[in-house]
Amino acid sequence: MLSEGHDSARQRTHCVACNLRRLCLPGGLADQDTLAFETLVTVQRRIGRGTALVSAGEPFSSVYATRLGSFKAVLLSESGHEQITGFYMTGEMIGLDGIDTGVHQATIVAMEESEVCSIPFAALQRLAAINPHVQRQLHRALSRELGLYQGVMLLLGTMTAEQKMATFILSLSKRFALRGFSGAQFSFRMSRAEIGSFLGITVETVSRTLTRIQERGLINIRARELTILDLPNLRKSSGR
Amino acid sequence: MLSEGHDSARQRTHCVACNLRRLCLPGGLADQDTLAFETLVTVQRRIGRGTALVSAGEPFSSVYATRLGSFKAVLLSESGHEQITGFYMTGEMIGLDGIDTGVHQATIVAMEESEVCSIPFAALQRLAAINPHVQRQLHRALSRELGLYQGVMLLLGTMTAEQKMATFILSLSKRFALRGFSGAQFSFRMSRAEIGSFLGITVETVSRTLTRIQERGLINIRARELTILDLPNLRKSSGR
DNA sequence: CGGCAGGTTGACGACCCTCAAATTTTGTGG
DNA sequence: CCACAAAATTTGAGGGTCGTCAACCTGCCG
Repeated sequence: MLSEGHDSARQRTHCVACNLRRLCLPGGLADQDTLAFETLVTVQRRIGRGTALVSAGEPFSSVYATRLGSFKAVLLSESGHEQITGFYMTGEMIGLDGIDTGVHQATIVAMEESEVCSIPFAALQRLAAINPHVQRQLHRALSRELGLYQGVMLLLGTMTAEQKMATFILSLSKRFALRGFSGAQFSFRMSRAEIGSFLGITVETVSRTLTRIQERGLINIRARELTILDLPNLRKSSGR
Repeated sequence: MLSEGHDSARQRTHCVACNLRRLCLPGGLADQDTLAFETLVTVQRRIGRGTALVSAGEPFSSVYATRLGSFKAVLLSESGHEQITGFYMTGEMIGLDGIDTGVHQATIVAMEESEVCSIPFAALQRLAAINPHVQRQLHRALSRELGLYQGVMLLLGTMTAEQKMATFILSLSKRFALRGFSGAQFSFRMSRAEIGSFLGITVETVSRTLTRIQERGLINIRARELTILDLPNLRKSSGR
């Protein structure tokens, strides 16, 4: 009996010990509640770069927590134009939009080698019914997504390309910092085209805007490595 | 004992008998569940035209169902620019965005003499915990709002002014039809400026776009009275 | 080393914003 | 019910931002 937990074939989730816990659905829960929650998460899935975790139109049955890597949510308009509605980093919840219709609205694609915890929604609802703290966390997660979307609407509806870009960089910075990485220097995963799709501008405008912000000395960017050089003025550029 | 229910001073809500029921939170619930839900709704508020139902920054305690009239949700960016994130017609739920932070994110203003049913959120959560059908409806309402916002993101991010306008008209049409009004001819409540704010374009562009669509014979519009003349081509103009 | 996706840069034009003024509609008090 | 003021809407002219098209550059991988 020398097992030290290296049994990777049947690796079970242990939310209590997970370093993403405070960012994830069990965030803020007492250990006792977290242990109850943990029983829901029986499946972890690895998703290869460029592979879909869920596809638009698929029946909805689970929500997912990003455990490793990152994802993008893509919406396809009826005219064939596609728009990225969000990027998801570790600890962030995915797939909440399928609850209403029972069908996933967006296609969710891994932007790198990634891993998620599957949380069967029916079971989550049952647990939420008997555990008010879990219920509260679920409602907060849903509401948080609403708040995020509102922010994006503000961005898409009222900002210039440069304000959008600055806002996007600051958002990335904040999220990296929340995860214990540097908020001043990080390497992001999305292509220029993906950034453009998310911000509602073209690739060319993304490129030009980044160049302009760099020439003004606010950032340094090379490929997908970004350093923030002048945070105060970057904030100003974002429109505040 | 001649009472026929005209006791307007203490008019209690009766969701079971409400003609908006199928559009509202208790939509799809059995009579028994609806009666349970009904006990939550003890307060109805009248909101005068231009008056705020809730203001951004206020503590969150209730969600609201539009019983009469219509509302707009306004978000103020840090630069002072404001954007309307949604319009709400009868039966639609308001205020869900405050759950996460406990503070309302948007200011919600009545666009005409309106009335809402207040639903204390803590009580709603308690009922949802013991009644799976109510729980399901709550989750669906939250998720539906997510889906709506995704649609708006698609609109703001990828469409031209004319596509936005056509999409907006079709959305209004559908919602009026759902409420038993004509989808082909209706009078909307929002100003050109409000439409523009929602669609991410200026008042002038709204006006010009409407004129252009009218000149092409797709609609007839006078003040805030709109008639759809050529639905198929209006659909095409919306980008599908 | 060659091919290819991803990224940058340039020229040009369209769409939409800004500013300005005319016109219509709405609201209010007499 | 009318008159007037205020607000909302329309229309016009001009300019700027960003999209389109095209060429070129860079890094990566077989």
